[in-house]
Amino acid sequence: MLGAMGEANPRGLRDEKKRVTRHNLRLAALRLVDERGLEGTTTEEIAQAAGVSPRTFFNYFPTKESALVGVDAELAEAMLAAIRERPAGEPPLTVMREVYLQFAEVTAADRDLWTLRIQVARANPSLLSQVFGNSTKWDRRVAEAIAQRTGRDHHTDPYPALVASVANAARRSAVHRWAISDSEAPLSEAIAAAFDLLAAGLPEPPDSPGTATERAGA
Amino acid sequence: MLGAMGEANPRGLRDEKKRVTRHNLRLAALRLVDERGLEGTTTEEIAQAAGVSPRTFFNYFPTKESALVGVDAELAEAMLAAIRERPAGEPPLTVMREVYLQFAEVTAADRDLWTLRIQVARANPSLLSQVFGNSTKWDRRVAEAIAQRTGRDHHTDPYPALVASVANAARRSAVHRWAISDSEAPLSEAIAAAFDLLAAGLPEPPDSPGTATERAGA
DNA sequence: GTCAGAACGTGCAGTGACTGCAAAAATATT
DNA sequence: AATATTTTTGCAGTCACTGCACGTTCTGAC
Repeated sequence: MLGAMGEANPRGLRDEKKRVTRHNLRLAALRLVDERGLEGTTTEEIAQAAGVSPRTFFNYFPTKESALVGVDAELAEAMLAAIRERPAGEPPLTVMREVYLQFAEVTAADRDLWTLRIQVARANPSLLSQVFGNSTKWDRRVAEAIAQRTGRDHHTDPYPALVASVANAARRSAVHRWAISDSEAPLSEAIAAAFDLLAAGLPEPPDSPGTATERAGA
Repeated sequence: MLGAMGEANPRGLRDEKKRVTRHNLRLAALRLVDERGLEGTTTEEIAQAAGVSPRTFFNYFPTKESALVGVDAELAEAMLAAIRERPAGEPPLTVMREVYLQFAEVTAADRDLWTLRIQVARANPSLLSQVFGNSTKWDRRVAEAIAQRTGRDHHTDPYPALVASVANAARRSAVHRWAISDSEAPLSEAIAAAFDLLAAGLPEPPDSPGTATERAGA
């Protein structure tokens, strides 16, 4: 029944089954919503497609949407650790740039799942809001990490929160662009371009540098 | 019954009543949620506190949350118009800075409402996510306005979306800081400081300039 | 291998957000 | 005043989501 199961078995059969069930629910949710839309899919159908009872769905995900666009807690912690481990004295904006560039490849790794996610998210805009809405907590945690790095007090000093929210906005913008783009340009390129503009004070660039379109003249 | 009604009566009694009802629902929702929390307050209670039927609540707001943190459509349109009406050739970041400064005083006008909103949003983090999620649409509209101004195509050019999301993030950060601050410093000051840093490429400032704390030494 | 204990899955009943529909009430128009 | 239009309201219904109790499945010790 659990045929194509990975060889890794970290903490017994029980955890492995949970992992499989979680994955089945995610996949079933994405596929069904991709076909029938968000409103046209009930949690009951998702549960049935994944081979579990309706009640069990909510043992794995708090909301229907979280099965579709839920974030990976481990990844978030890894990013925060990366922020803290950057060389002392490095400018905060550079820190964010480098960390996001570093993790861009991780994000691009399982592009299949991401592609399906993006596809579903594009068809159901409320999901995109959901994704970005969750970023408030993220902004805050990043602000704390930056404050810690720079020896500032994020309760009284507006700078860490500003850098965090602006850097995250820049990254979101780049990821969004990359996700809806047809071109095969790597995510890291879009992120680098965004942070370059940020560091320069957002001057108006000559032309769209992130797309495949090249200027005919110059 | 409609005692303290403003003197403006743009389109008859009907519209005025709707305005009052909408405001009553907003206020009732904020107060009740402030007391009992988001989960501890039902739409039925909100409707009752505002003096309308439960069904009517949903004639005014699509969700319970939107009554708490929903954006004012008129204000949004006014801001977008202001963006378009800035002098041609003005750098986009400057445009955003000036428009947000211009509207800072409007925002600060009903500080009571905003303070209550922030308070409620802080106590119920899921609302913050909601706010952030809704700002996706706003980011997009600003991006379109900037693209229009600069003669760029916001479908292929990442620049307008970047400026929009980053500028909006900076404003949100400033408003948030201002809202939770005890000091009487004007909102416009916080916004101006944030945009100054943005235009300079987010260099690390000497010390917290937005707070009342002054350095003892230098 | 067996047995206790914990963790997990499942059914049941319930709350509450939200919707469509049609009748009643309020308001605008002539 | 009579009529047309808009708004409010009640009603019935769907569905996301929750607590609880019970059965099932795994784990660890003997």
